[in-house]
Amino acid sequence: MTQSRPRIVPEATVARLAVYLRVLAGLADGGRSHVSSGELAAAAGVNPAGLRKDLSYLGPCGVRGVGYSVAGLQERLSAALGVERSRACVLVGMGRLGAALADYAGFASRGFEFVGLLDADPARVGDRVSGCTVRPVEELESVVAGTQASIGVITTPAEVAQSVCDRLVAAGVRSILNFAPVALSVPAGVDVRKVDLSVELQVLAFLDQQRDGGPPPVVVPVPAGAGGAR
Amino acid sequence: MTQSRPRIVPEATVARLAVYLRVLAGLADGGRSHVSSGELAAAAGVNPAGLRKDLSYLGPCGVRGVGYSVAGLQERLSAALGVERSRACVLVGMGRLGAALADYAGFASRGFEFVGLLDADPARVGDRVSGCTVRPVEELESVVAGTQASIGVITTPAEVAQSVCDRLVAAGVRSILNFAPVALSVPAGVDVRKVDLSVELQVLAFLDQQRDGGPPPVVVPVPAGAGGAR
DNA sequence: GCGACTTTGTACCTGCGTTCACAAGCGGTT
DNA sequence: AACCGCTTGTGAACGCAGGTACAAAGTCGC
Ligand SMILES: NC(=O)c1ccc[n+]([C@@H]2O[C@H](COP(=O)([O-])OP(=O)(O)OC[C@H]3O[C@@H](n4cnc5c(N)ncnc54)[C@H](O)[C@@H]3O)[C@@H](O)[C@H]2O)c1
Ligand SMILES: NC(=O)c1ccc[n+]([C@@H]2O[C@H](COP(=O)([O-])OP(=O)(O)OC[C@H]3O[C@@H](n4cnc5c(N)ncnc54)[C@H](O)[C@@H]3O)[C@@H](O)[C@H]2O)c1
Repeated sequence: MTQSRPRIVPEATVARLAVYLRVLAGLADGGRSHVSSGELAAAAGVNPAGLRKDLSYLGPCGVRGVGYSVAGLQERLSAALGVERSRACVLVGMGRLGAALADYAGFASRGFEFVGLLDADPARVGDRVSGCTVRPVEELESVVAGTQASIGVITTPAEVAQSVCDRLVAAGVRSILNFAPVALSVPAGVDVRKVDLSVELQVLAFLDQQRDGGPPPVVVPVPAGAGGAR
Repeated sequence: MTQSRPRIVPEATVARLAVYLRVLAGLADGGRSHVSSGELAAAAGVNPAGLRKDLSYLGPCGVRGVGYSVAGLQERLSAALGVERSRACVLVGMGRLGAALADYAGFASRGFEFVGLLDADPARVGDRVSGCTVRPVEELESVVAGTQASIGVITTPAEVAQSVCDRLVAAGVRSILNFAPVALSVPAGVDVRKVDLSVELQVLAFLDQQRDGGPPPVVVPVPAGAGGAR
């Protein structure tokens, strides 16, 4: 047995690793060969020490006094995130949001390929989106089986999201990205991530309202450094 | 001095409050007058005790032995989240994603109204999307000023996101929802929330890969209750 | 070849979020 | 009118994530 997985990586760290990987791609395009944690952290909008701690979960991958090798870090992060081999994805619900996602070049360039697009509306079936033909939702099981898709994306109306999810899971999909505003129930061993855009707006509205009512007429309650990014 | 703000609400709680509010809307449509924390928590996909703690930040708003009044909670949550008065939003970058967002009925029904749609592409200018005309990005400042928009949504390519952000902030927008894959720098007092869909997929890919490499040939390492939602 | 500087990697600490568990309060019932 | 069961609200403990500070280590300059 290899000792390759002595440390477990927190999920919050995994999300940031993906951000670092994207920033590294930009640096590589710019011809850079090395980066310091400070520079990388600034570009990613995080604390330098936190970035180093994130990277340390993968074992030592930098050189003290010099920084990190851009190419080396890219390879290390790609391996850790499982982006080495590209992942097959199926998308159910080719509405406005689903069409935007399926047609987005940023996914393919990061190793995510949509191998199945499904919709219940006969008017949508047959459309070609970025090299893939929309197929009737009845073929969900056969498409998943035939493509060995590992990720399912749900962009259907909320009412049918659970049933679509159940069918995806039954067909063998163990990772689901859900855009419908419902909490999906899945058996153990299946991972669901939910993107809820209404919630994002409402959090902003809350912060806005709190900001107006919050700070009394004191000067400015912000001691931290200028121009922070988030 | 009023004692109306003795408690501060954690941001993670605020996000869940928005979910509760949506679930309540569904219950109200179903004619329900009261709910227990257990039922609400199941529908929202969270822990019942956590839900009660979340609600307790707003002060006591339930009746012991009975549960929560659906209508009462809706009102309480709407007030806390600042959804009483509808919020004016401007969206910059009417591409595929921007068009899907601007045309989404779920925002308007929750009090978020797009009062300004902006794009740099002359071919897009003049399009009408859900009752609003796309205008050239040069008019950004006048649109923000004229509509008193409080929330800015950025769906432009990553390269121009920072400059668009700067113009929004300069025009008076203090809440920004960013879909471009870059970390935005903003002055203190401005809130930014970032939605990064590539990261969501990469986290799923990581979990998938970890799942395959993680559990050795033991039976099933999952003792917890069945059918958890997330 | 040696010293000093730079940058990583990590140990410690602080604060937040989540969960468990229990006491307080209200309605319904007899 | 008093009891009983149900549900809320909250106190305390736990675990985790983030930030600070420092020591190890390697390189560059002399
Ligand atoms: N568009 C947005 O900006 C936005 C924002 C937040 C959330 N959402 C959520 O994303 C989901 C999709 O939104 P949208 O705007 O694209 O809606 P949409 O109506 O444009 O698209 C939904 C698509 O799902 C298809 N569909 C319906 N039932 C189906 C089934 N059983 N199997 C397969 N396909 C089915 C429809 O034919 C349609 O093409 C909704 O749940 C919505 O709440 C969308
Ligand atoms: N579509 C997706 O599924 C998806 C997923 C993840 C992230 N994103 C991100 O969202 C953003 C938009 O994605 P998209 O697929 O809609 O791209 P798109 O190219 O379809 O749309 C971009 C729009 O922005 C406009 N634009 C360009 N420069 C502008 C400027 N300076 N001012 C105003 N408008 C300008 C363009 O004219 C175009 O209409 C990108 O940053 C992308 O990385 C999109």
